Amino acid sequence: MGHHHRRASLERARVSQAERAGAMRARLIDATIECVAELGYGRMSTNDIVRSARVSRGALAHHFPTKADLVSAAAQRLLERRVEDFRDRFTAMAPDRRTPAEALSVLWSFYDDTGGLVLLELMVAARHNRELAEVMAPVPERIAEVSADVFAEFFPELAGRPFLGEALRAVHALFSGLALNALPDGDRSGRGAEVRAFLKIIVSAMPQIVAFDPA
Amino acid sequence: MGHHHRRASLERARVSQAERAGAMRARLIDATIECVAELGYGRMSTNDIVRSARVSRGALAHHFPTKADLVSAAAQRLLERRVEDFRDRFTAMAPDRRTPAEALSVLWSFYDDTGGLVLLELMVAARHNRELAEVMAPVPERIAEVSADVFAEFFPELAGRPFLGEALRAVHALFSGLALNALPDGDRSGRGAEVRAFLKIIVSAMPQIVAFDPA
DNA sequence: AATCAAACCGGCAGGCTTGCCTGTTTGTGT
DNA sequence: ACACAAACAGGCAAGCCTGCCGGTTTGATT
Repeated sequence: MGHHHRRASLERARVSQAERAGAMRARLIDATIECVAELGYGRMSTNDIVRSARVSRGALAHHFPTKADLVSAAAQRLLERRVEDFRDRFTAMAPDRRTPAEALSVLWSFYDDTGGLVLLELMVAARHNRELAEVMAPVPERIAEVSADVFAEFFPELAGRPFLGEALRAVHALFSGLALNALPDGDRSGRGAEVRAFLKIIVSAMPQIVAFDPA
Repeated sequence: MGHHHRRASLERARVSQAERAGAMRARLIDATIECVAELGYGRMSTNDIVRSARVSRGALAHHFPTKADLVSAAAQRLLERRVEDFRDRFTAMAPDRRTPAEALSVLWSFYDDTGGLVLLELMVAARHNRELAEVMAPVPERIAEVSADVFAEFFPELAGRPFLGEALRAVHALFSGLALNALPDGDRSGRGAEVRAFLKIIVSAMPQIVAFDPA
């Protein structure tokens, strides 16, 4: 046989420590997000996470000494991923469908999906988790910011308007609330149609809003 | 001494069973709401509740066999109380301050306070608690309904408008979302002022909204 | 007065959770 | 080749939570 510290006949690729650690952290973080989505923050245990990630308990402890560390990291990661997807899905829109109404519709799809759900749970959970709170506190601001950027880029006629940012902060709040309202009944009562109706109204009132003069 | 089954010299008033049971249930429910507010739904245990209510564990088990029963009852009670307070605080407004803007401001105060917080937690918790979900599902509808009634009563010029209900459903969602956003940082960043700014915008856009024509 | 049922008490058992701890493998520097 | 540190495995202990149970008090019934 070859020398012991190097390849045997059927060896697995030699992986650097940084890679191993990174992959492990990623698996744990992804599993955490998945567990929050499926079980909810409150019912999710570290056992559920290691089971879902198919990882040992020790690995978890090694990379994330405490549960709060893990959840905070997961929240951070989710937010980043979300911001990326955000821009991607906007820029992926067919040019001829790039109306404000369509843009808002795309924006809404981010509140309707699993990630939005997880974000909701984490916002509430943050109230009793200082570490998590520090991650979640800037979220509304950040999202409004990013969407305002994208809107300004796609609809130059809105670019300069001072109240665009405020309007999109309001839209974020509105969508969060709508998602929240849909939680108990899992959107059985055709909330989608209602939201689309709201979108029309918002769009129709948008000129009024971005032109708003506080004086 | 008098007969054993009736008054001694320093007796406590004889209380009917229905009264006792009712009082006990009320204490437990109130303690539950308080605990959700202080500890959050996830961290609240039945032990916390009986401690807060200064009641024995057995009493809890007797009146609410399972934790879900108790929480559902608490949610129900909170909603009822909230609807009452709602109408009260509206009708208590000085007649000369009865503007839509002020009305919305009063409405907002219900999302800003402890009860609103608890409702938020329960909405999220309802996702994994069928019993609670059945209580929480109608909440948004109910609140929008009540506020629409009050608005129609106070501002007759809005009464007939078909989109008043929709608008107030949207307002409910918006306020819920704003309250949610304030959770992580406990409203350190002067969210109150922001909300007041939003209110002005909403009011200015309101005519546009209630007059909205989907055609 | 005697009987019954509801209200209430306090503790126990089983299960689960988290953080830690010891041991083993794998990569890295010399 | 060797020594060292990081990565990983799996189990253990202390603590808590929930639901239940037998026993006691108190109101209702006849």
